[in-house]
Amino acid sequence: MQFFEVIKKSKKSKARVGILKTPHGDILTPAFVPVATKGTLKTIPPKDLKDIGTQVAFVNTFHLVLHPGAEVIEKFGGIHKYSNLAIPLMSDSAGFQVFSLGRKKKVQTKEGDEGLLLNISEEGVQFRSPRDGKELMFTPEISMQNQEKIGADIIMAFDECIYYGASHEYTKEATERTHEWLLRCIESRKRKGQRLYGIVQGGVFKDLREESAKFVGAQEIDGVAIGGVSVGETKKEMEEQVRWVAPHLPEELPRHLLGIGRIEDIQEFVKLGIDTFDCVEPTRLARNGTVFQGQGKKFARLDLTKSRYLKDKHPIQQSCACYTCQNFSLSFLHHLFRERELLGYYLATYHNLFFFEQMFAEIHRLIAKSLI
RNA sequence: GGGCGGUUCGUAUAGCGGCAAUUACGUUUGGCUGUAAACCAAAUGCCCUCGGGCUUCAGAGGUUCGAGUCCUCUACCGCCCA
Repeated sequence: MQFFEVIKKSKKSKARVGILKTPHGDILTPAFVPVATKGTLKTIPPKDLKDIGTQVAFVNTFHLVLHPGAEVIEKFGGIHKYSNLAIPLMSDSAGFQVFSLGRKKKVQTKEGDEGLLLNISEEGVQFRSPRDGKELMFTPEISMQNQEKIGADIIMAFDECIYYGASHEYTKEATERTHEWLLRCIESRKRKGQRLYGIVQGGVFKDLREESAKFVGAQEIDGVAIGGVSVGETKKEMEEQVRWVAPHLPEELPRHLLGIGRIEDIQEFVKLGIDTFDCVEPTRLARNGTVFQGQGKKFARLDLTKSRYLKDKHPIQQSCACYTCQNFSLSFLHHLFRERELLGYYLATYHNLFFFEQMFAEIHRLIAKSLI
């Protein structure tokens, strides 16, 4: 069975509409991949996903290994059954947590405070559990084993997400390490049926990004993910990085952009031929009280906690067909957030996810008509 | 009538001679891009050239270099004994 098929290409840009075929269903791309780190899309019960239109979600190996453990999930027959998620799933490799937790978080030990990241070597990464301080080891082989036990449809190679500000020298070294790790990921896989994405790094350097794109694209993989973006660089730098990489990726492979994101970013990167995007943006913002409103390039963020909504009888968006907008006023949503009522987090998340799906549906139409 | 205890910045509190004064909540503003995020940060007496200036802890008086803090009286609130 062919994994990815491009069904329409825009004449105006590199944008394309495609289908990703997985054992748990097809994904029409470009697609948004909401983040369900610990096997749950925070606040949203799986039975709602159909109505929202969510096609696929992203789970995290790092968090799931820490709890409940990959073995537990395996015993339950994989993450789909364990979490009762009937949609295609992608799993992250744990590479990002080494970056995001390793650099800023500290843990107390006998020797005093130390970062969670203990060591990165050719072999892999030594890390301290942010849960209990226990020492952990992540290698390409361990990541693959864990991801096979978790059992997502699409898995990510173990990579090193390079911090912003790294020198050319360090970035080169780390990118080459990620390449070596990719080969080991491919080598060590045992399970069939899962699709593996290699990850492009290269930091903020054009030569390294291009080299990485060519290297990763040439391997025996099912898709390519672009990593190491939105790690502190400017918007311009982020865009450049994707621009450098995209032209060097094989046309026939699906392209995932890790960690992006913002509505305006998605609208831009779709034109470079990016097929899938995972990001916490709609779900986290919702839980922090921010909801989206508008259409196309004209959109706004509403902060539901603002007192100006206290007496507002309107829904978030009149034209929105989602459960939240069909049934609840801004005033009530404001009230729920001010009182920290649980329903508020659910309703806001529901709307934001629905909003994103509507936006992607619009993107499909625009690509089909070569309007973007 | 007697005996205690209390009255502090929107609210609830801390404070036991050097204080514009603690903490929590509230309020306001900012932030959130492969989720240790239903979270985090800042501001919250007035003025300000950001160094400082001014006016504050129920009210009035007093002791002291210095009082939210100690003393006296008054007002109000609470509990107990009559």
